[in-house]
This record gives sequence, C-alpha cells and structure tokens, in this order.
Amino acid sequence: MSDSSPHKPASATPRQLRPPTGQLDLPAIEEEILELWRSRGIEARALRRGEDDEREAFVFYDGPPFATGLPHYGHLLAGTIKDVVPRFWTMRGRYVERRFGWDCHGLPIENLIENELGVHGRAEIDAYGVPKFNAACRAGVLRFTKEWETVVKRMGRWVDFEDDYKTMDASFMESVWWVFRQLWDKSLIYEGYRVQPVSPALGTPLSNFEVAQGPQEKDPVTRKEGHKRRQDPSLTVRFALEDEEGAYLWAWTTTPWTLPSNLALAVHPEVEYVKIRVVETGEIAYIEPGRLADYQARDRVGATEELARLQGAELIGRPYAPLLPFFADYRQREDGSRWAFRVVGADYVTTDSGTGIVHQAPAFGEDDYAVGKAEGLPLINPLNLNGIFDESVGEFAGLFAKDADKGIIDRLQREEKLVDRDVIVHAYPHCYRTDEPLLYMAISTWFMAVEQSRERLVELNSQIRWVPDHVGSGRFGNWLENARDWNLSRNRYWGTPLPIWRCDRDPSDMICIGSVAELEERAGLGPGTINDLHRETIDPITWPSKAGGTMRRIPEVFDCWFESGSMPYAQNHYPFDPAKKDYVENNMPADFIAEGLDQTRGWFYTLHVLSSALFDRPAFRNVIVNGLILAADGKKMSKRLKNYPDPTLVINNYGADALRAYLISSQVVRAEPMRFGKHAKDTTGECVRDMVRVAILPLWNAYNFLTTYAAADGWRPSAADLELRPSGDLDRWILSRVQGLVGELTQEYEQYALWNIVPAYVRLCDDLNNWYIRRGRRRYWRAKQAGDASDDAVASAEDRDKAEAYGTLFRALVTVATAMAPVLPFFSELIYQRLMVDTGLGSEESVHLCDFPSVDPSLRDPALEAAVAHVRATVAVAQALREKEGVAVRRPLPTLTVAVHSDEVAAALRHFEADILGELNVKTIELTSDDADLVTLKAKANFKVLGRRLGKRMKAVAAGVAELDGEALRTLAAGGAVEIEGESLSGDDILLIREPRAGRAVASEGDVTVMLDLEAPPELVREGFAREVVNRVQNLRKQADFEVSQRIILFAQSSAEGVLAATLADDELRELIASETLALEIVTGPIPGGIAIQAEDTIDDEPLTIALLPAQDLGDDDDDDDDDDDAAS
RNA sequence: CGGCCUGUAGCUCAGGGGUAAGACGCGCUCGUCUGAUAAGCGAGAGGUCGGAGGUUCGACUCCUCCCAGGCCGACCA
Repeated sequence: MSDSSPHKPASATPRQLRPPTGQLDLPAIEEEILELWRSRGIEARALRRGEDDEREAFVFYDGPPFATGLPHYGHLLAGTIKDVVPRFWTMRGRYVERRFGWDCHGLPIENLIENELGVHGRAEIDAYGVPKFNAACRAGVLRFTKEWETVVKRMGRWVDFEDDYKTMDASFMESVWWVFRQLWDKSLIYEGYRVQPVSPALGTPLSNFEVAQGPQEKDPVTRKEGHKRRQDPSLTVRFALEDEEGAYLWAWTTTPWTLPSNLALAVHPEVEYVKIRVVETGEIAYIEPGRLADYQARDRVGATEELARLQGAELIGRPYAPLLPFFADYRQREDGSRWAFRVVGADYVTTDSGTGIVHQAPAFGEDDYAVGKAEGLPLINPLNLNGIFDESVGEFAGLFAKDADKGIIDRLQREEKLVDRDVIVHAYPHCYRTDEPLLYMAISTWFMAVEQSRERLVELNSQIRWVPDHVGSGRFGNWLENARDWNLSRNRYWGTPLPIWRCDRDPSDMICIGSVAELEERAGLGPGTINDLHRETIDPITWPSKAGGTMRRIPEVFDCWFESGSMPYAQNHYPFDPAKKDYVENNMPADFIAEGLDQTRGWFYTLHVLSSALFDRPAFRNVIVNGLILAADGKKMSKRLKNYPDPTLVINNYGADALRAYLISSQVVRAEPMRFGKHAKDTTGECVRDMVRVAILPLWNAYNFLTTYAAADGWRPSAADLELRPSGDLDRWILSRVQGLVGELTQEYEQYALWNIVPAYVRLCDDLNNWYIRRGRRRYWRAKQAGDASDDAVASAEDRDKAEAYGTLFRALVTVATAMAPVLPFFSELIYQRLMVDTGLGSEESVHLCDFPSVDPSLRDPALEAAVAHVRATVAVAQALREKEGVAVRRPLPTLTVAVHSDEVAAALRHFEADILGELNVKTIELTSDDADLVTLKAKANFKVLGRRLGKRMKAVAAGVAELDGEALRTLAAGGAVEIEGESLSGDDILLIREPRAGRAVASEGDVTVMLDLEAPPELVREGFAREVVNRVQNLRKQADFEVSQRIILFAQSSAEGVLAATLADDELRELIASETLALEIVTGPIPGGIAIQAEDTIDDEPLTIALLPAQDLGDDDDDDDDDDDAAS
C-alpha cells in the first residue's frame, strides 16, 4: 500500500509518470533527496552494499583531515573525488569501505590549545601539567566534527561517520606502536641528532612550519620575504696554531655564544689561502685573500705583507689551541691521537663573507654537525633547551646564550683574541610566538632509516597509477630518489608516545614495546588495566632496570605523519583485532586514494614508506592528485580579502551537484591549480551557475518533455521499455549514442580520468535535445489525431511508433541518469525516483543501489552514428548559409542542392532526407557528385602524407601542387593522378579545397557543398508570409501573457494589395495560421474598435495590423459570461 | 638556490611535428521562440600559441636558454 514498499517491481501495471510541477529549485530538491536518503536509510544501505555477500572489496583509504578548522574548497574538491570513485565501484558491484578519519594529534591542535589556555612553551606546559594540557587537547580537537559532517553530507558525499577512526583512539595508537615495533625489529630505527631551531623562551624545538610562521620581512634589496632583521655582533677571532709559534687562523662568527663550544676550524680544500704578516703588529695569520682585501677595504686590517700562498688542503689537520679552556680535554683521544681543535676540510665553506675559515661548533649548526660527524668530533652542547649554559662553561654557567655574548666578547678582548669587532644587520629567524631569536642546536631524535631503501621505494612506486602521471614520476619519484632518513620524534605532548623505555642509569639499555599487553606485562600490571596510551597515562609507568635503575619512557611523541602513514593498519586495529586481520591482509595495496598535491611529501610519502618497509608493497594502486584551488583573481583564497564565495552559499544557490560537476571537470583534478570563478571578479560562484545550465538543465528539459506528453497522453512506462529494441533509425540512433556514452564513462571512471566525464555527458545531452527530441517531437503528439484516422492499419502503425518513441526516450533517460549517478548523486536520484520508483518499475529504491549500466554492444550502431553526424554537419552548413543569405528558416525554399563526393555521406543524406527537409524548411533535396558549377577547386599538398615521403623535396612539390590547372584538379577530383617533379600524386596526397563561386548561395565544409535555390515560387512566398504572420501572432500572444492553450479570435488587416493579402485570402494558409495560433476564427479586413491586444508590423515592407481577442473555451466550461462571444460572431 | 607544474581568443581552458588553431565553453555582436527548454537554439567576430635561439622539408608542438606565475623543498657560519 505505502510508497515505501521497497525493492520489487510493484505490479504489472506501473503507475503513471508525474508531470513536472513548477520551477526547478535544485537546492530545495537536494534537501528533499537528503531527507529521502535519510528516512529510508539508503546511505547506510549503499555504504554497506555487498558487505555481507562476499563481494570483491574495493579498498579506499580516506586521508584524515584535522578537525580543528572548517572545511574549505580544497576539502570539498577532495571530498567529491573521494565520493565519485567509490560510488562508481559500489555500482560496479564491489564492496567499498568508506570510513571517515580524523587527524587528532599534532601541532595545530597543540597551538590552538596553548593559545586558548594562555600556556606557552615547555616550561609553562610542564608547570600547567601534561594531564590537564592533554585533556584540553582531547576535549578541543573534535570541536568541528559536526560542521564537517553537515557540509560533507550536504555535498552529497557518502562516507561512514559512525564507523570513523581517530588517530587518538587507543586502538589506533596501539597499531602505531605495532608499526614502530616492526621497524625496530627490522633495525630500521636509530637514535641520532638533528640540528633544529629552538625557541629558548618556549624551551622547545620548532618545526620548519613554525619557523615559517615567524616574523617575515621583505628584504629592502631583493624584495623577497625573509626572516626578521636584527643586529648581531660580528667577530673575527684569532686561533693560535700549536705547530707554528706566533701564527694564527682568523675565523669569523656572528654567534659568540657558540665559541665556548668551538671544536674545529673548517677550510675549503680547493680554495687558495694566504699567509700574511700584519705590518703594524708583526702578527702572522692565515686567511682567504679575497676576504683579506675586503677587511682592508673596510679598514679593519692595516697593511699586510704576503708571505706565502697555499691550498686549503695544506692547512687540513693542523692543530690549534682551544680558544677557551672549557673543553680542552677533547684535544686528544685516549690513544693520544688528535681529536678536536684542528683544521678540517669542508666543501660548504664559501668566500663571500667572513675569512674563508669557518668556526665549527658541531652542536649548533647543521653544516657544523655534518662536518663534526664526518670528522668524528665529539658533540658538545653546554646549553639546555631554554638556551641556558650549564656548569661546564665556568663563569658563563647559568647565563642565557645571547646574554653571554657580551661576557664572551669581553674575555676574548682581554685575552687579545679578537682581530675585529663589528656589528652586522642580517635576517635571522625568530620565534613565531615569542618574537625572540631562535637558537640552532643539536637535539636527540629518533630516525627511521629510509635512505638505504631508496631503490626499492622507487621500484614499488612504479606499480602505482598516478593521475596525473607526472606527479608520480616527477615530483614523487624525485623525492624518493633523494629520500632522507625520517625524523619520527617530536618533543611535544599531544601525540602517540614513542614506545621506548630506557634505563636512567644505562642509556644503552632500551626496550621497544609493541603492544598494550606487552607493556602491562613488563610493568607488572594486570591485563586490561591500560586503556589509554597518551603521555599522561603512559609516562608514569616504569619498572626496575637490570642496572638497578628505572626503566622510563623517553619523552618524545611521534610525528603525526607517522600516525597517518600507519592508517591502513591502525584504522582496523591491526593486527590486534582478529575480526579485521584477514581483511587488512587480503586487501593490502588500497585500490584508491586521493589527496592534494601538498601531500606528495606528506601522506603519499608516509603511506608508501611504511608499507614498503613493513610489507614490501606499495600502499595504494591508484591515486588522484588534485591541485590547489585559488580565488577567481588567481590569488590564494583569503577570508580577509573575501575574494571567494562561501561554499554554503554556493550550494544553497545552485546545489551540490553543480558544484561537484564544476570541480570535477576542471584541471584541478589533474594536480593543476584552478581558479574558482568564471572571470577574475566572480566572487559569487557564477561559474557554478553555468554548470547548472550545462549539466543539469538539458537533461531536466528532456525529462520534462517526456513527462509532459506522457501525462497528457496517458502513456505509462513498462518494464519492457527498459529492454526496448526500437525499429526506427532515430530511436536506434539515440540508444546507440547512449550506449556509447556508457562505454565512454566506464572507461573514464576506470582510468580515474574524472575530468572527461561531464563533457562526454554534455555532448550526449546535445544529441538528445537538439536532434533526437527536436526531430522526433511530432511523434509524441500524434496520438490525438490518431483517433481520427479512418484507416486502422495506419493508426496501429502510428501507435507502435509512438510507443517506441516514448519507450526509447524513457530508456535513454534512465540509463543516462544511472550512469551519471556517481557525479550527480542528487539530480540522477531525482530522475530515477520519478521515472522508476514512482512508477513502481525500479527494482531498487534508489539509483545508488543500482548496478552501473553495462554496455550492450548489440545496441551500438557506429555506422548509424556516423550517418547522423554527416546529416547534422550538412544541416549546419546549410543553416549557416541561410543565415548568411538572410533567409529565415521560416521561409520555405524550393530546393537544396548538396554536392558530395563520398558514397557514405550521400547515402546518409538520402536516408535522412525527411529530417533535412524539415530542419531546413526546403521542399526538395538534390544530391549530386558534380560540384563544378558550385565551387572553384584549389589544391594544396597534404604535408602530413607527403612530408615523410618526400623530405627535402617537399617544398618544390608543394609549389607545383599550388599551380595545378583546372583540368588537373578535375582529374584529381575524379580520383585520377597527376605528376609533379617526377612524383605521381593522387588521392590523399593532395587536399582539394572548394571555394564557393561568386554570386551563388553556396557554402562548403569539408567535401560537402550545399547550394540553396533562393528563387521561391509565389506559393512558397505566400507560405512564408503565412509563417511570418504566425510568428507575429505568437509574439503578440506572449506579450499578452496568454496561456499556451488559450484560444483566440484573430483579426488581421493588410493595407496593401500584395502578397500578404493574397496569403490571407488563401484558405489553406488561413487554416495553417489558425491551427498554429489556436485561432478559432480569422477575421480579415478593418479591425473593429475596442480590442486591446493589437500590433502593427511589416512583412517584407507590406504593412500588417493584427489584433487578438481571447475566446471562451467552449469545450468543457459552461460559463455564463457570453459578453465576449458576441464579439466573436 | 633546487625539483615539478603552468604560460594558446577579452575570460576559463583543451590540443598536439604537417601549412586552414580548438571548446559543453563563458563573454561580446547578430539572428532565432511559444505544443519541453530564453537558465533555450543558431551564426559571427576575436589569436605574432610568454620571449629568444636551435633541430627539421616543415615547430604552437621537440631541444636549449631566458621571462612571468604556482606548488613543494633547501639555505642563511
């Protein structure tokens, strides 16, 4: 009884089609469809489609966004891609899990919470308490999930929010531990150091991301954005050589606080240095000569005398005295060999500043660190993360690094170790939060060894289909080839803790925990006691170590990219959840992922690295990389500039389908940047409105046409119509085209070439509306006259034709809507609901529960499609000709002559002669193969064919071809050959060009030439006039706002004795006018007074006055107002 | 500074060694309705294919360099 009785075709007699009602309000319709999906649980059923019946899985990984911000166009775009592809594969019968994920850890949320709590940096967070801080993060991180869900659902994206995953779930985090433990067991994890920028006020290292957020100034010279400019001391220091009495190495630095930690001096092995004597003081020193000249030019060093020249390499290994005494013990190793305080070689040394001799403090510079590591130097760092010196540096202990500068300089000055003392203004990174200068220092970090696996990573990458492919081979491939070991640890709070416990007495005693159970066992806790893995829970867990100390967890947490890279396993709590274990293992490379270009070094990379290391497989088979969406003006979208329309507004104005179609048709789905707008000032989303016109309305109009007539006619679809095999050419043609579209779409979906989908569909809509329906429209309203037909045989033939017309259009609409369902989920659902569900024909309750249409090759007829294409092309040429000659299609013409040289085209034109006559309003068509009278021939060499054959002789032959005479051209046109420069040319070798002869109504396109006979005999002229009158009356009707079915009495007066008068006097033409304009009667002669609706016009200079009087419909009304009828009589 | 991408009509973008340069295009101009659709249909105008060299019989297309824009990354003792 109820509408909701689902699934099976309701009965043998389908219900009637509902005619369209009112305006098409897409956003409102979409809301209704959302409600339909919700009330019938269709989304849930579609998401689970095939879960239970062992369908082959199509594995999709959804990259987790941060829930700390609201979704923007980038998310809508990625969301659309992530919806279209899974929808397609679901319809193809695969089971597609689509779990939404949330990235909960990491700096964005920590920063947010720091700001909200007013607690900044390590010291303050420690004081505030990690448990409270993390609790705030936990409470705050999911604040926008509701908004996300609303927007995602409104976009028509189906994704499972109920069975979502969060990177902060204990199950997720435990899998991350498992992943890490696998790497640990494979010896891919090691502890190292990395020189990182540290914000001393915050007591924490900063990421590059955070450094980039710091103050940025434009350089006054280069105009480039850079760090903030500041003044620093500029010191040139003398280091005394131990193997040469009274000789010094001069080195330059802008960071005096690193001088106590100096352990080496670096020279470039291939740079030439000079040994000099300062004339005034007699001091002997080494320096790079160009730099010396610079010092002298600035008057920092007096006159000198050159003693020798030598390569940097010759200085390498020479010992010098420690500048300050604090670490002098490192002069020698235990075996007595020289350790620190010697000259080393380094290629990075430059001669554009300083002295060409570089002070090395391995803990405080990335280059220094690399050199120190290569030279086996110790790592000395007397600073803590707050930049405070420890006890090892004598009088400087307890001082902040920058504050110690002055004391260090003073001491060096006292000890006469300064060659020069100056001030430099330079750009230097500052903390984005405290605005204090950053300090670079070596920090202990945990690495995953990646470099050793580069080759394998590249090999496995070759198994991935990248869309577009250049991202995979270029950007991503290059990145893999140069991959560096991955720094996995972060000195933060809200993240998955590294599961390493270490003895506080013997740092070499470490254990990596791979599961909760293992931790409970180690710590002597009962099973099930640990149900959260964040720092506040885990850090207090300790146990005694072998060395009599305590095993404590190291303080670091994971880089949150490690967590998202672990997502394939962690979202299913692999390998701990026995129910999911097989699923994960059996579906290991995901079939599909999609994210933005910015994830090349992000998620794409971490997925790939982890999957390669753990399973020696790529993590995914197919990936669509999308580009950045810019505002219409080409700038970044900016809330401040308001240079883009609010997504919600766009959806509420034009609907989600149009936005989806717009996004997915752009080059942005091929990793290129996209301007969101149809022109630079489009900040309202006009571009999306265009998509409504292009992608929605055409199919809607076709649907409208069908249902309007079906309702008027009482036609109702049947199950047989879905299998209909019509006999007529027009019907077979459109079904063939529809099958072609289905095949084309299938291929594009399968190859992830989403940008081709909408254009292919739009081409079909053009065929459907502007040929199929236009040519066939009279078939749908023939019914009413059919009743009048006296001949039963004719009547039944017409009935059959009408039935095929309805059935074919019905079938075409259903198929197209179904094939477009992944892209236009709402609109295709609307069509499907109206055509299939309302009528009780649908075997499914929703188009999204249907199978994707499969191509039926028996419906395809390429020859027929080609024939119609020829016909349409010919008609277009002839229409252009009419246009050019200024003869409206309204005016009938006697003859169209078509000269055509291909039998195939000629046959097509003959076959569809009736259509051509109708389209062009001509009475006869003549076909000929001889166009000599119509056009002049010219010839041009076919370079493509001849070029390869002739090579250098091409030019001469081309010139000869251009000079061929008429006779030679006619020979060629007839299929013969000519000889030029000793080459026999024929057929494809030469392109014949046809130019219309002057003075004739001729047009050419390709090898089709058409000519119109513009000399219409009097009866055609009168018919044309009649149609002109119809046109004027129709215009007046519209002006008067009449209903299309309003009957009228027509008064017409032509004041001259011309064609017009003759036309109006012709009974046949009067009948034509009357039937076209719904005139019950045509009254010629002077127009009676008092008629309001009246117009004067001229037709070919003959004046015409017309007037309309609405007539009472005498049919089924028995109204009593007879006033108007009087006028009619 | 490096890697990758982009530069074609007023705008948004396709294309691809062949002498006549393409659109579901948008915009503009003109034409065209009323028995589905004016949010429709048709036509026209509009181009030194970023610049300079090179390869070639032939370059918008391939190569080199340069210019401009974008994304990502590196560096700054």
